[in-house]
Amino acid sequence: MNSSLSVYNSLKGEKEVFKSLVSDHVGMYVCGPTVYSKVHLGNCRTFISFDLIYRYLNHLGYKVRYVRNITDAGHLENDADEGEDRIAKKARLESIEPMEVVQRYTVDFRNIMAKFNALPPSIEPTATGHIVEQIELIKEIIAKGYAYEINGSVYFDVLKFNKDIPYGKLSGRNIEELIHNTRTLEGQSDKKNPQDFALWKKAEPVHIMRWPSPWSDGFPGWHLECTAMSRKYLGDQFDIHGGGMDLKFPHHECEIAQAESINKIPPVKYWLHANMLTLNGKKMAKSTGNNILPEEMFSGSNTVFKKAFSPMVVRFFMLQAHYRSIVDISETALEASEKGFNRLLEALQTLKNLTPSNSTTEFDFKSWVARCYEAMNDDFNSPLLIAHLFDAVKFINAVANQKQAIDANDLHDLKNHFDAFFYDVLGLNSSDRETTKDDSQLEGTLELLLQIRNKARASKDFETSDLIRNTLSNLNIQINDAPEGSSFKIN
RNA sequence: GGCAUCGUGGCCGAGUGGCUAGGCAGAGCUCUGCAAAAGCUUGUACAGCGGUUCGAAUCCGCUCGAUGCCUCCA
Repeated sequence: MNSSLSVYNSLKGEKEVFKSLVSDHVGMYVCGPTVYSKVHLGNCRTFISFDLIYRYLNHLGYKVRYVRNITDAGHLENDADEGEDRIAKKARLESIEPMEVVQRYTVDFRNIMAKFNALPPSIEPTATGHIVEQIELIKEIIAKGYAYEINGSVYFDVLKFNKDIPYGKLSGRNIEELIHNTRTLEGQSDKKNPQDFALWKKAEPVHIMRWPSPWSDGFPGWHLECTAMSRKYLGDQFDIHGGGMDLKFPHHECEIAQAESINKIPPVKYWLHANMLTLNGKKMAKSTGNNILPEEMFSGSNTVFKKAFSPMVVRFFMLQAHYRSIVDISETALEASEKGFNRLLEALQTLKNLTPSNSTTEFDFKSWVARCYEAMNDDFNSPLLIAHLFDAVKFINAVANQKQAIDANDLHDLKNHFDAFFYDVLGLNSSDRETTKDDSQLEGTLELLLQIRNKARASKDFETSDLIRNTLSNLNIQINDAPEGSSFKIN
């Protein structure tokens, strides 16, 4: 593992050399979705970012245990610890079982992530599957004196915890500030302080999602599941914890408090946060209509963009920005990425058919590979890696045009590295194209049209040849006349 | 109001003290019956003001602006 990987640790606010707790192994936990509705594009960006990270760690040779949870209970719709459970609300609105809601949107989530070519995590645990572990965790926290029970609910005592261990390390907040800035809300009278958060909530009679516990029939607090499941599968201390930037506070802060209240040691070595996606310069939100679902992008049936964009183009677009910067999605930006991505795909094809020479000219292959790794080792700088891939594209095209040459060894290496970066690390593929190439009837018909057109061209009947070309062009089938013959491309 | 991140050429987007980012668009060229496609060539930017420095897009301060969080959210 000859890597000098550095990662930006949100906990310290700077890049650090990555060194796993157990050599050659990495434990990584990422907060997954709450499956109460279809996953939106912003969610996807976070998971694509961590897919890149997962893929690169794998590529470096680490044995990675990647845990990403499914939140299927305990996530309330508003206010700190009040309001209806999101899943239960959806179930009520649609008159179905809560677990039907969970099933429906878990399947949707997995389908969409598969379309984005995101690898499934090693373990995908659910909150409802770990009620026992969560109850045990609460007992431990109570035993340590950092939680209290009132009326069947259990709350984490933030002020008491803060006296022993500072609270707010990750988000850069201090407790006084929080006290001043926290609004007093109706219905929070059970808590000693508004900053306290629920570990267990007693279920109201109407609440259908409920489990027995020593305190009441109820349900676990939202922050608890991640601590319970990360501990169970990754241990008291693990390497990487990821999630969206918006989870930094309060969710991740609460996770730290829960874990430290028991162990007194930081549960996570490196906190990584993926930044937000904005749409046409504004935050994505259902309430304002500034929102788009992945499937609407793929099909083109949406009011935001005029055309459809394939999952791979969207993925490529996202990877062209660093995971820690805000990326704004717009039609012009997507179109630019689409063209760039196609150029990469063309070059991949060209590379396959390249013939080696006796020597390599003007391309320092070794330094190119080194630069690619340098980019990824610098906090997963995928945009820079992509820029380097385009450098290679230029060289590949020059070889194809016989302006440069490459020897057999270098060609072999170039192919291997290009493929590794493109397919394995960036997680891209050319599936968009291959799907259109299965229709042999269409292909045969088009071949015939090409033959007729070439005949017309040979006899200088350009009226006929242009008629064929223009008609096909209107059908989004493009004819390319090259010196070695004509061909078509279905767009 | 508080905290955080950021403000790069027509657009997107890397780059943290001196050295080419890259992609898209535009322009020119090659190829072509003409096109398209493809390929090649081409850009000199860093919000504003002040400071540190031999030297700043890069460090510091202020101003303006954006986005996120502070209340559920990836």
